[in-house]
Amino acid sequence: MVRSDIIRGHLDSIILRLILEKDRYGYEISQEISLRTNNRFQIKEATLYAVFQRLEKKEVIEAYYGDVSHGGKRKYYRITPLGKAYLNELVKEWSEVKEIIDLFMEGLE
Amino acid sequence: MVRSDIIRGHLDSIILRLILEKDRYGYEISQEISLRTNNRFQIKEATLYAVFQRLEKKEVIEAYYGDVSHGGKRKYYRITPLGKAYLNELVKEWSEVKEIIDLFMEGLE
DNA sequence: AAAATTACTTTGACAGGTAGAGTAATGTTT
DNA sequence: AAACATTACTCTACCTGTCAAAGTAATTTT
Repeated sequence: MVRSDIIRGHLDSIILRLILEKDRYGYEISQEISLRTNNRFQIKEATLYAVFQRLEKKEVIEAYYGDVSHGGKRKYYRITPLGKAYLNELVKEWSEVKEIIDLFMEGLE
Repeated sequence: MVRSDIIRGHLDSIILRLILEKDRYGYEISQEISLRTNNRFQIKEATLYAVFQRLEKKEVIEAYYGDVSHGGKRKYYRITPLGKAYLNELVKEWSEVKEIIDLFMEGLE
């Protein structure tokens, strides 16, 4: 299980990417992250909803209410055009971060 | 210039790696990071000394005073055996973090 | 002698992440 | 039908890592 303070700062990317694929709601995203990472990483509930707030404020995602078929009411999120551009930036940034950190990890693996 | 909150959590690794190569003092490390990354990343002074404090408390580095030949007194740091083991863990962790984040960035580059 | 550079320290603030507790609807078990 | 589990979201108080800003002090350059 990976410490979350090492993933810190990359949650925006992860969540935006999942919402880019299709509109999703919080609980679903949380499940999807656990699934895709084989439980090597799990996002905490409180964190997830904090990220939503941040991203909505930045206008990179938008919310709308969905059905209530399996428990509480679902709040769906869609990515905005601004969000797509933002995600693009984050992807570029990630590849630069990898390069930089790898610079220092070289020869130690 | 890479945002530092995206490097966050990896400073321990970067600094430990530089001290592993040879004993170093703060100012030197700061210069070395700028140099090696071609100024794509610069560690802030306050941050650097905060990292030293954290690492010393964890007993992964030790300090001793050096000469005073070029300005202020230099405080050198050496890595402890515990520090080498710790760095080893961090390197493994980094490769897992890369895998996980790449999982979500796939197909977007 | 003044200014620039080298070198370290401390304080207070901020932002992202989190535990924990709470609310509510639906589905399952007994 | 009552009890329990699951789905789903929200809020508050707190912790930690990073950093701006200001300070101290010695040496080198102008």
